[in-house]
Amino acid sequence: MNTQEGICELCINNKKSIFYNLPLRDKLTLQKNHSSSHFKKGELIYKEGDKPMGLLCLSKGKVKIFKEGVGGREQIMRMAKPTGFVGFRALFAEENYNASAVALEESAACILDRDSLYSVIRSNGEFALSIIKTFANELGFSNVRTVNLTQKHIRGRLAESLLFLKDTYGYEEDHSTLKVYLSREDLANLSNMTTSNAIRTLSTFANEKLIAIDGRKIKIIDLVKLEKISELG
Amino acid sequence: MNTQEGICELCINNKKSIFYNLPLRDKLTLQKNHSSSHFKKGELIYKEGDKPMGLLCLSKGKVKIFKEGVGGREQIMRMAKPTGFVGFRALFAEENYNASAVALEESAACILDRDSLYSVIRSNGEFALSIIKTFANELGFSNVRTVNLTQKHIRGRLAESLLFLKDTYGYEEDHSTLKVYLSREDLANLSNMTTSNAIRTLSTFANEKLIAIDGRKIKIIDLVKLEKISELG
DNA sequence: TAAATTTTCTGATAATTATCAAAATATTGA
DNA sequence: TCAATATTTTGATAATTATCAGAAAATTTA
Repeated sequence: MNTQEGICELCINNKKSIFYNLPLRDKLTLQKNHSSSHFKKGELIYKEGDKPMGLLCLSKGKVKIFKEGVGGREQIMRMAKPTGFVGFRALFAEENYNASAVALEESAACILDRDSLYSVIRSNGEFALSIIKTFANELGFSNVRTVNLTQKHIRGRLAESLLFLKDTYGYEEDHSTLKVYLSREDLANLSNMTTSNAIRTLSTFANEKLIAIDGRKIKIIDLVKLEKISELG
Repeated sequence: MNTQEGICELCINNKKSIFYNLPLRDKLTLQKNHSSSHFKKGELIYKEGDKPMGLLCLSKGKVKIFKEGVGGREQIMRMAKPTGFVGFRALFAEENYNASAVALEESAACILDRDSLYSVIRSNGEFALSIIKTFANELGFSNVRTVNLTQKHIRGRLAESLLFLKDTYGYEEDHSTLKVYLSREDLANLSNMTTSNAIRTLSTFANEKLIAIDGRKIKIIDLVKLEKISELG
């Protein structure tokens, strides 16, 4: 991890950022008390049990957040993109991390100081409510995910993951290739299945002309059918 | 649902309540703007798609919160006890409910008015932080649960559910009988398995002298072994 | 109380998913 | 570039879990 001082314009002043509507005074407080970190592809950002040092706000790259389950099997809980938070749950729960985070590609994050963040929340009710709302949305996502992962069959789970990746990272310039390149193993860990089954199901989808595969490049061909498969489970 | 005006001492002044440390002024605001509801055993408190009318705080009874998944199959997401919240996620996300709530026994709740609650949060940073912390804990619970439900095998999932029920509702006076009486179907829906499998696994546990069953009464006999089964998955 | 209904239980079978091994490809590093 | 390593693929088999039907028991209702 390469830490350096520097501004973090993107995280704090981005239109989609939760900080966007903060009064200048609060923005300055946060900006004065932040640092930046850079992560190489595959680099561990934090691991289960580590203590949160601040709020990580991803300014560049893609990150997977996962838990180790039975027998060290990995379950990807969520994936972050700029300018989303990473590791915010543990920070606000005042606990150590209960999941690990790894950069899926060259990534950067700005780290907001915990105490400054808390002081802004304490003094700014509207901002506090927006943090609460972020949590409420995240919890809703988690609940939906739990049901999907437990009740859908393999095809449904994989279709759902592909749609999730599309919604999260979008398409390349061709408007059909997913703008994220996961290993088959990561795709399996995202979809709660073994790597073998992810590979098999992926090629079934390709045979059915729902997608086209070129290595880790996945092209969505029949979005409607994928959505149907995801819905029906 | 039988709605009536009345105090809700328990919810607001209970030592374990999130409201306990509020200044009197804020407590009064909340108390002036609340109503009470009573629910019979099996009664629907709200269902997926309903609009939240306020924050339900359970003052008596037990409530299951569940989502309907593929083919109407029910997955119990969490269970509430006094003086916990019911339906707070949707309220703060400003969405309709994405789960349903049913009283498992004679229950009562006080309903705090949304706007009063928001005004207290807005004006009281410390309270806002405690709401944030509640959400962070809940999200942690949800994440752990996702991994458990997806990765553990049937025995592990059932053992885990029994331990969860013990932690949530505790024991009867004999210090070993779970203080909650679920149908086999509810137990299955809590553990992500079919009713048949819940019954079978439950009687296997009884044969192994881990528990003793008397109708819906479940007595924990070997807590340590149950914990081991739950851990190993 | 008796009938009706719901819940619990058991067994047989089918469907789904995981495991494991080995080969084929792709990627990385010296 | 080539060897070493890691990833992807495939097939066969085993393990796990669901489905379904029917009987037994418990509970509710008339």
